[in-house]
Amino acid sequence: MKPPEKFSIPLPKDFSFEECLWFLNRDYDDCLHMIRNNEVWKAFQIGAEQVAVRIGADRKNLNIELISGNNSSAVQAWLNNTITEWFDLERDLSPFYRLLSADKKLSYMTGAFKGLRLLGINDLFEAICWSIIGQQINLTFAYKLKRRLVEAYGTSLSAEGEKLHIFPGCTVLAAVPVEELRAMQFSQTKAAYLVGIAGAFARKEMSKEILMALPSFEDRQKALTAFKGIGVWTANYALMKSLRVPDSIPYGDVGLLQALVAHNIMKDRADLEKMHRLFRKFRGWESYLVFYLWRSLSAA
DNA sequence: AACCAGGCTGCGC
DNA sequence: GCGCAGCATGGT
Repeated sequence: MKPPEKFSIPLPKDFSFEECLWFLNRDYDDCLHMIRNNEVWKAFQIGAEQVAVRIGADRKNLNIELISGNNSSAVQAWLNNTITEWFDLERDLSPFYRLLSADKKLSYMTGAFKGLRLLGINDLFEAICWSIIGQQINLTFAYKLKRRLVEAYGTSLSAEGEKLHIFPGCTVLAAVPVEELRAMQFSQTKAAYLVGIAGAFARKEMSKEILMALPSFEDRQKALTAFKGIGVWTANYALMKSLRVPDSIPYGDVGLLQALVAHNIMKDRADLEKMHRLFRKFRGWESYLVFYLWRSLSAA
């Protein structure tokens, strides 16, 4: 017997669906989800299956409706876990808000961005690809490149007249000739990085499981930076978005530096000691601090 | 039209 | 280990 097409996930305190939706729908054109009628629409790959959901919220719950794919209790369990992780629902933000409140220049965030969760990229391969795509180019262009990659090599399914894309698998990307990516305006080096790392995932030399089995943050970072194309910024970004490491700082990030200068925390982008001093006050919440600082870069 | 963008590699010291 | 040039390509 099939479970109903809808189910709910109870919300924790300090959660704002509106803030999360704002992030997912900010100024860029992300091809991997869609916002409509105050709901997020997204397709997922579950093993060999594909499903699509519509996620809305009321005061107490996230409400998930399956709009494509076969329903089963296993699929629902998978979706429950995945969406809980995606929205970071199991984290208690109150310690973070206490730290913010204690900081004169940042305390406004506890009100302005209240309930914003660190939206993740659950799939490690996708997170790494995305951070490589985003290296040293503006985000508008980065989202364009991602769209070209996804439309060329990913899959998609239709639900209620909408086409929902799924990021290409590592096996597919591993077989893509670098020249094809060049033609899509990926740089030579970036194209080679992507195909190279896809190969490592396809051969199971790298995976989320492998990374999580490593004992320390440093070990995980090293395992990632061993690949051509993954430096500290990329590794830490992926660890923050995919493994949800709470104290991962994407050092060198221009957005982060911009935000710190804008808040008068650094006098200029070279004033790194001030940055380190700030992060020292946010031990255990560095990733969230970075995410909120990024949030501050965009107007309401 | 110059300067910038959610960096990385390889080299010289 | 640290600093720095060179890179590659569109956006503003």
